[in-house]
Amino acid sequence: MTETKTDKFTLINELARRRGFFWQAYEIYGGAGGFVTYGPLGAKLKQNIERKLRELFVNKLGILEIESSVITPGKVFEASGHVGHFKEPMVECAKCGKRFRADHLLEEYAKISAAEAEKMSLTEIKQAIEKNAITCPDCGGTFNEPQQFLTMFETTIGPYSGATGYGRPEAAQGIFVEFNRLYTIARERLPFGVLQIGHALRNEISPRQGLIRLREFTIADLEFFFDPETPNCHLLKDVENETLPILTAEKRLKGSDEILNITVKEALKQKLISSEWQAFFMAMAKKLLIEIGVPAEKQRFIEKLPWEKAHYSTQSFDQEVLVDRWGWIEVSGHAYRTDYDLKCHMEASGVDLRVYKEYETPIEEEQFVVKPIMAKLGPVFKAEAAKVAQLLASVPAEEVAAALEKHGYYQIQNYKILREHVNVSRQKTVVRGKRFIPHVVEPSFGCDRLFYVALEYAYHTKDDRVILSFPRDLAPTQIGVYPLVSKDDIVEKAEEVHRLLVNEGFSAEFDDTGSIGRRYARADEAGIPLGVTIDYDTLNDDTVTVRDRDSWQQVRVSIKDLPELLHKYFSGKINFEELGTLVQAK
RNA sequence: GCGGUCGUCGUCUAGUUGGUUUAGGACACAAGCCUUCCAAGCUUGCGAUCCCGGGUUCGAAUCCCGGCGACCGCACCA
Repeated sequence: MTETKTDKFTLINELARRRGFFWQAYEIYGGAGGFVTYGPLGAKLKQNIERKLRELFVNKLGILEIESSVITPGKVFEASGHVGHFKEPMVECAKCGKRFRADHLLEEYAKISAAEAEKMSLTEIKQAIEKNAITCPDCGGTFNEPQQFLTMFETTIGPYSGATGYGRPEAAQGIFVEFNRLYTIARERLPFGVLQIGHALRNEISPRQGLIRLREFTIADLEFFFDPETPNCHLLKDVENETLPILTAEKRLKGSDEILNITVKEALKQKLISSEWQAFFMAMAKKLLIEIGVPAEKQRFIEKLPWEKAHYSTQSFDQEVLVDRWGWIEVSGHAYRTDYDLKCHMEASGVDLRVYKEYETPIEEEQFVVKPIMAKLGPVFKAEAAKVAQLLASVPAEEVAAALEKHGYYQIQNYKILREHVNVSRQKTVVRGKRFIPHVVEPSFGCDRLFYVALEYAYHTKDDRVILSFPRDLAPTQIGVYPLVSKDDIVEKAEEVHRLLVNEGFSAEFDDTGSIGRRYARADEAGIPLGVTIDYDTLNDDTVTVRDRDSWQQVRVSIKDLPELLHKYFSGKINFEELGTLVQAK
């Protein structure tokens, strides 16, 4: 019991409930696993974290932010491969009711490899189970029909349509499906990036670990599009000397967990990271976490093993942070998605999602041109002649020309095209450019996890008092305003100062209850960086004391200088000591 | 989903071999007094049908069953 008491996860959950950062949702109905409610302080903190993401990516890097819907037509996730990959085949024992992963059973008892089992349909699974006479490992009973457990939330769009919709398990697809419009808005230039911060849903089999694994959570997906032929990151020089703590897949396969502290430049040179942009965003992610309060040595990037990677990724790193209860937990994922997603949507929708690139110098090409002679095709194919002509146009002319040359005919579907049916000529054309599908690197942050690590790393105790030492731009409340004692003119003056600060745009709270020490303690626990105290001297010379949450030091400053100094303080331009003259403790 | 442990005021908890328990305390919170800088003190107040439902019993927070939820382990985490 005492051991769990000292556990930070327990302490933070307790504090979070008490002070209103977050708690389990639907408590009055017994609670629902995997859903949380962020309280007043938590909602503010979460907004501040999301604001930091926007500052870093949208304001500084010019990345476009969009907001798309959570409910997504089934077709989208069928095309993206999620419907196929986001489920697990399960079988249930008819006798004892135990459930098993069907692919695991096949692997163990029928020696069918995981890769093979993955591809099998439910009927194939059923046949394989029967053929190999697999029975329940626990009681020997036979299995019911295999079923898929889909970890996406499924719904019906509209009352009668029967059209399947899914709650998005990631925000990325909302970006890919809008690619054409976004590319136009980005003035048809690569590279460019699109960010989306929003809710995502995953029907986890067993959500655990509080904020770490939720069924409804906030994800920040950034899709960065670039030309694979010019994959260089023009911003690399800003970060190339930053160190990244990397645990490579190669090391992991050898059973090592040795972290390689390597500069961005060197990691690229040694080809540990396959894309410059990916390396760039990993460096940005490290910086973000430092700004959230997680020191560099408590972070690492772990490369995913081939079978751990998502279906769309060629190389993936998880950014992990060390936490008290569970060790390393993932806070962001960095995947090189190549052209996978756009290609899938292009094939499924039939809409061209390629971009056009002009060559520096146009290329002159001699091309075969195959032109159907309708006067010949008509009599042969009758009503289907037009269709045949269309089919011909859809295949490469070189292929047709070569086949006619070699065999004297060209077979397309059921139609046999003879030499006399077409005119084959060589034409000189000037090719000014080409169409291609951009490649994508994706940094993806779990905002609830960022929130949790921000809380855990802010959590400190001093003289048995809890202090949440948030970075000053993350604190839910910026300033507490306190009359030293509850005497009328002091309270009145304090209210005046409070109004002044609120009108200046600060989030400031007023508190005149209990002793001053109690109010300071309460403010420390809510992570309020500064306390402004109005005392008897204030009534004489219009100065107040400002108290620092972390050092408990105080400076004295004139009220008229306060707004400007505080603005400088919260934008990080000056430190606490520069706010005024230090007051010696009595 | 499985196995283990558990579920009492806002928070932490006492009580759990069934019976003076109208469920006790601490902290927090509110009002008042006091108070010239770090959870001081005093007074008063607010606050739990003991997670929900059913059962056993003269009697259930306490025993039994089911559900929900939490934590740990397994599995899962694309």
